[in-house]
Amino acid sequence: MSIRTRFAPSPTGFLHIGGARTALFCWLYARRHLGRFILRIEDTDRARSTDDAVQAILDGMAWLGLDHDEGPFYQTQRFERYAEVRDQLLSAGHAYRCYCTKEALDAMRAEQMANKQKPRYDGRCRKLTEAAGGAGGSDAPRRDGTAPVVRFKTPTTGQTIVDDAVRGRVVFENAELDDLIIARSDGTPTYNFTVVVDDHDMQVTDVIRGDDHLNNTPRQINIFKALGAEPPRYAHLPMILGPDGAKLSKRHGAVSVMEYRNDGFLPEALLNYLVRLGWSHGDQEVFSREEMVALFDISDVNQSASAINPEKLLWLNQHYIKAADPDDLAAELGWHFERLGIDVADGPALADVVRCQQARAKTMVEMAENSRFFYEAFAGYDEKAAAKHLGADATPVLMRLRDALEGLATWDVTAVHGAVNGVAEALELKLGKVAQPLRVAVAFGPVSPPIDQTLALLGRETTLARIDRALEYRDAESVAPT
RNA sequence: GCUCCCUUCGUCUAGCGGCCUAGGACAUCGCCCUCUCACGGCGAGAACAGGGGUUCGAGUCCCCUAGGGAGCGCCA
Repeated sequence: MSIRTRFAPSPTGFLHIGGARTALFCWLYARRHLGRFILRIEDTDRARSTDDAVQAILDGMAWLGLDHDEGPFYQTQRFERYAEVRDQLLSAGHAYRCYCTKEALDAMRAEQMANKQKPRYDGRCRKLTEAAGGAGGSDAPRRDGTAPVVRFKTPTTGQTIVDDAVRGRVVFENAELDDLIIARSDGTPTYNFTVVVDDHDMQVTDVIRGDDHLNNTPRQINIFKALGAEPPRYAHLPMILGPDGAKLSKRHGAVSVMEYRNDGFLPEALLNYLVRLGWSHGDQEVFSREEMVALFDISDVNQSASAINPEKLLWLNQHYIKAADPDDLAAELGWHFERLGIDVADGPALADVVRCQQARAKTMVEMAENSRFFYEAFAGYDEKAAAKHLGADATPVLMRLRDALEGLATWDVTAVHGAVNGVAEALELKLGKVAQPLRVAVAFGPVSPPIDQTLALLGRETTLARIDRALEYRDAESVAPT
């Protein structure tokens, strides 16, 4: 049978980084084995599920390029099917109705806790129905007037074995498990039940999910068995922690995938970072999408939780920025400029800006911020830079530069380079003494791409205007008493 | 409390009994390159949680301890 995996998020928030990693591994495994990748939305908790969250999950996966072959399937649209299987279990004697009230259950749990026991359902209604002939009880209302819930009859003896693809063999004593609720008193199905029905109906061969589900697995396997079905293979992935080793949360900064785009990350960088969290292929650090697919092996997934390392993500992002096609990056840079409210219509071509900034930005946000001087004049100079480079001795340098640049026959990198170096030689100054004042004059701060490239992109008109402006600033400064 | 899982540099990890004087990457710190900022190049420091076994030999296998995590819902 060909491989079928699924990613089954519940739409209660955004697609967060841990979910994205799970989705990636499921996707990788399916692609690697030429199988199918199914997307299933687990929205049975209607109070907490939202359409916005569904959209956020779809957007996040699309941005990362994790395309699904089937779905999205919505559990809320399958209630009839769950009811059907529930009844099947009921009539086969694998499930029974439970008339215990919430209060009674709470009291039972409290008592068990007080006795230092594991809180679990003691099966009192199971004994009831078994004594009555095992019919599973009727739908008669309970003492509190509500309908009964339906519980699954978990085997009371023996063991359930999970042969996990990453954890190895994990053995659970059935006696440790209790009779879980598969249908609530309002008739809606619960998680452990819907998962089994869906994984079965959708013919999922490999369940790859977070290891917070490892403890649920024996319950699910038992339901599979009661249904007379073969359980899928399981692979439980280690958790992803925040940089400080604590559980990942909002206070760790970006947790939602789309926030990473806003912060200037490239999807290939995030994907590459994520694939190396809990998985490795020898010493290799950089993987293209194709390489990941070709090399991914579930048995290379490791078993311990890993902490997110923002610096390494940044490094990968810079790596992918450096390696990217300038024309592709131009579009992304344009998107970020738009977010910053900067109009790029009158400035240099975005792809040209990308070419000279690629090696000097760790994120696209940083690139946009360091490039805004190409498109808009700032209100003032960087204070420290102006004090250092636009002092009294800058005036003759700037005037000389202005003349040389104005007289240039052509305006390109080579010509500008010659002019600037010519001024430095004529004044017997080191290049830095000439380039820095010029840089502050045109870029308003101490940092820019190489000065010749910067001027070439800026154009003669803007360059000369900004030099004039710096000269005026100098005049004003020299009048003002210090 | 009970059940289950985990434990190699600060972090991500390689290691599947001898190749380990424990390798790589990020970060950090030096040096070089240099018109700024970067890129790049070279180099340095930095780890097998602890204790018992098994074995000629253990980071690698077993047990215990400690520490961390997850689950124990009419949440998923």
